[in-house]
Amino acid sequence: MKKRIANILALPQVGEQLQIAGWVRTRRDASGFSFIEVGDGSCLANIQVIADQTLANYGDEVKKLSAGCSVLITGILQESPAKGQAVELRALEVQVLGWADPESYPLQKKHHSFEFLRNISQMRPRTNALGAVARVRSRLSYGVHTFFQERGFIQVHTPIITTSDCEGAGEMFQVTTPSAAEGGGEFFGRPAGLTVSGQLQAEVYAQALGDVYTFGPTFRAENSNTSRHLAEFWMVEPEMAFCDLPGNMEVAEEMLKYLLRLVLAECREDLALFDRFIAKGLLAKLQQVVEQDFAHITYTEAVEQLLQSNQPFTYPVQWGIDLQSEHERYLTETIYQRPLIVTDYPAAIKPFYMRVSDDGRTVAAMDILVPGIGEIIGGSQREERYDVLLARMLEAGIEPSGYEWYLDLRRYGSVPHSGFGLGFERLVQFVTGMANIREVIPFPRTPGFAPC
RNA sequence: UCCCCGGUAGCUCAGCUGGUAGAGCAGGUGACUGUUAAUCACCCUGUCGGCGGUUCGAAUCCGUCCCGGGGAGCCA
Repeated sequence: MKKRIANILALPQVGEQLQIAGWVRTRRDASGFSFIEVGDGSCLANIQVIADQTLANYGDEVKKLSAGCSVLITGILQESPAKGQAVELRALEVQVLGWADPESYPLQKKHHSFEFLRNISQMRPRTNALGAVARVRSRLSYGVHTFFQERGFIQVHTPIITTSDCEGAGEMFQVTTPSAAEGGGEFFGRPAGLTVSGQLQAEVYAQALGDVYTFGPTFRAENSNTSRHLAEFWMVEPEMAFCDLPGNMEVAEEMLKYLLRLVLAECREDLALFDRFIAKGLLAKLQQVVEQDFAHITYTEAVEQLLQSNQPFTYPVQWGIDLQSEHERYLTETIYQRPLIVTDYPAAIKPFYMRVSDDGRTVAAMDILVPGIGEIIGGSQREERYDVLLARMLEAGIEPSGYEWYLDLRRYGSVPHSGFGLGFERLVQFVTGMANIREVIPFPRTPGFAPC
């Protein structure tokens, strides 16, 4: 019976005959037999196969196996007499499915830089670290769905192509066809682009179904070259009707803790790899985040604390400025040393859809900052009052005619509602400790880089 | 996009103030071995990122472009 290595190692049954299919990591020869380490991606660990000279193809094939070859092996699971593994597979048959020329196969049994691996994105998931990232990412993605589904949220597939810009979310990629552009027209009859956020459309469904979420790809045509930005990334955006800012923050904190608890319980082996080689102390840090309450301060308090700190910031602090990276880092990494929720930002620096507070100068916004990453979540209570929303749009120089559909939500049965956006890759970065965001998405797209 | 740093063998890097290149690993061959980043011996490997300039002579100095890294801006 063909089995995944993860399943074999989770519940080893010595004496069982079984079949594995995977890729050779390395081969070591002893007298009369060879050790073949095979991995199949189901887990970090490989299984050690003992292939001896009684195999029909031992001399012709087995002794020529090298890293990257694909094999189908039938054998009997036995206790391993040596240290390093509890069980091993004594091969009865080794079938080579695909060879990998050792002269040109790019992966070696040694450390490779992530920069190098990025240039062979077709091979890099075969490495320990990138394979582990893929498994953790998958588990987190599934966890996002279970978190919301368990709470009765409805998933909404918001459009990838849109004609509405979500203000403050950055530049849009344009979408048209060569023939439409040639004729001076637009395929959709008006300028269209790839979505920068599903929020506005999610609001539509929230005001029909209550609690909804969207989780999909998002695109930003910014010329950003940093370890925290991608031109194509995935975003989790819940939108909740009859929900105010405190309720919004509660869901956000609960969601982050749920997801961390999930991977701490189910991705232990992979996280241990990151803890050991990528970010020392990672497991302790994640555990701490799960156990502590997030710190809460208002923007105004944050400004006061930054002013009192007497730190020589490059950007001087003053009420009304947007908090810079150095400020956010100082708050979450030095003062609080844990996740921090900053609320009630000045209205002037936030988008039109955020709800204006009674003081008239702040909005019901919240950002969650985490050590090492900075902003991981941004959200707000949305402006539900038609007049206020319209005034804010005009103030921001937005032509309301393109947003009649959005204004309709405030004309007909408008309700208080809130939501937030979580940068999924930043979550994966936080959980894995990977320094560069390009390593936590299978095929990163950045300015000048999209090889396949 | 801005600032700083870098680009040398398949990979990771060394190469001082200019004198036309090295190490480890990988790969090949052989030996040895219940091995596990195996060990030992021998062998192979280069448009020194591209273009232009200075110089008798450039991996090394200058200019420029491309690419990467760190930081910043924009944001998630």
